[in-house]
Amino acid sequence: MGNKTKQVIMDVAEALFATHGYEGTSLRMITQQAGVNLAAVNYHFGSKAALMEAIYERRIRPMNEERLRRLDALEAHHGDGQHLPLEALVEAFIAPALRLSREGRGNHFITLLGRSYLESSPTLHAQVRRLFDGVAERFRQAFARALPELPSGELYWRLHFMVGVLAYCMTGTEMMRLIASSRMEASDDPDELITRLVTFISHGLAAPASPVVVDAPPRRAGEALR
Amino acid sequence: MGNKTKQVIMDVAEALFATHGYEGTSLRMITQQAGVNLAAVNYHFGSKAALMEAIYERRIRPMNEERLRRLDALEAHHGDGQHLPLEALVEAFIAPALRLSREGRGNHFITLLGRSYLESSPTLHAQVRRLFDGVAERFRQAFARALPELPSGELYWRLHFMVGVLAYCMTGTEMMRLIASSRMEASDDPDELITRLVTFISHGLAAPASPVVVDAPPRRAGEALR
DNA sequence: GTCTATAACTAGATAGAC
DNA sequence: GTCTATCTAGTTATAGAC
Repeated sequence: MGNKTKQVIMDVAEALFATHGYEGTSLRMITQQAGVNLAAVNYHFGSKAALMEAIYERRIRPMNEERLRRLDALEAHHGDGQHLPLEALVEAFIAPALRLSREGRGNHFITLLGRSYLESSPTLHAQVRRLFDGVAERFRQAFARALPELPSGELYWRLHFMVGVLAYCMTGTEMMRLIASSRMEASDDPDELITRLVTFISHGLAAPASPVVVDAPPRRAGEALR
Repeated sequence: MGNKTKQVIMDVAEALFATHGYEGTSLRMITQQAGVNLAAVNYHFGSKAALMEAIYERRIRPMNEERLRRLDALEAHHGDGQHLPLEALVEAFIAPALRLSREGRGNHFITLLGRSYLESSPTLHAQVRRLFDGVAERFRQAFARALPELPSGELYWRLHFMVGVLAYCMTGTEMMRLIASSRMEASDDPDELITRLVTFISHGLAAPASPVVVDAPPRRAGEALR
């Protein structure tokens, strides 16, 4: 029954690490809530740190595999040296991530992932980064093809901005209630969020590269910005 | 010398909390690095938790005061019932935050703030939220005036997206190196980042409200999205 | 206000019976 | 594989001398 014990330990630890942080979660909390013995974590994973690693790998790898599948499909459908449709590209990048964050068990992990960006542990950081490296480069090249007129320095920053909104939306709940407290339309539909996000990000990515005039006249929504 | 001791404790604790997290930072680490006695934290602040509270208040209040000063100036310069220029409004919201994150001592605090969004402590969360409530409502109304054609439900989401990019850019360094590793143009100029961000966010905010066509033909950067 | 000393407790890890 | 018992080392907080 070793495999099942590993499973339940990872499930419980994922939720606890997300809620209380790595340092704030004790092996005693984990093993108690998982209904296993205190020594089980060290037996199955070797240490508390190795348990953390296993948790990251379990979620991130499938997410990035889906991103690459979608990108492959896009590139197969459009010519090889040709432009790619921007909105579809954005969606290929963000949809697997957002769906992970709304999945049954995955929503705890997203908080954990957001937390990991702020941790200083070099070990953890290196491991998380390694899990993203291949996907990042493939998508960077694809976006460069979708926005051929944009200087690469500008594209670089805007892709960061895209990752930023995405990361924020993935962490979800708590953070998103800060700015406009009571106006939330209770919509748990991930597809609706994806549509809104694709619109926002695509228009941000496709903005002209030149600096913006700060004192512009009022404009209507949908009107192109100069 | 009580005031100076409080000061140095807060400075050191801010950096340590940001780097190692609240639970990951011990009073021993703080007092050792601050060159004060172990008992000093409990004497001056009452507890570890109260020290944390004091650290938040010290940074957030001035930042939001500056946001409101800028908004007041904008509203004074433009008519009361009239539209506000979108880019200037975005800048009024993000510039004080980004400048705080690049200030001498402030850059540690930003990581700490980002971390707090992921913490589950209801006490801390309530306190942080209270510090933002007034600013949030004032800006929400201002953005509604700047984008009068945008349905309020759509505006709500896009303001969240804005906060998301901002929060991400404030946490800075670590997170931003994930997607495009070696292409970073080493630019520590906050004004340049602000300009780029204002462009990205303004175009995202001003996008048409209708859903996006996913399979669109390629476009040039700067061309309006349909 | 600042210090030392210590109380009261919890942490991760492991040895060894079953 | 799973258990109990325990080790070592860390934590917050406080009492009381100066």
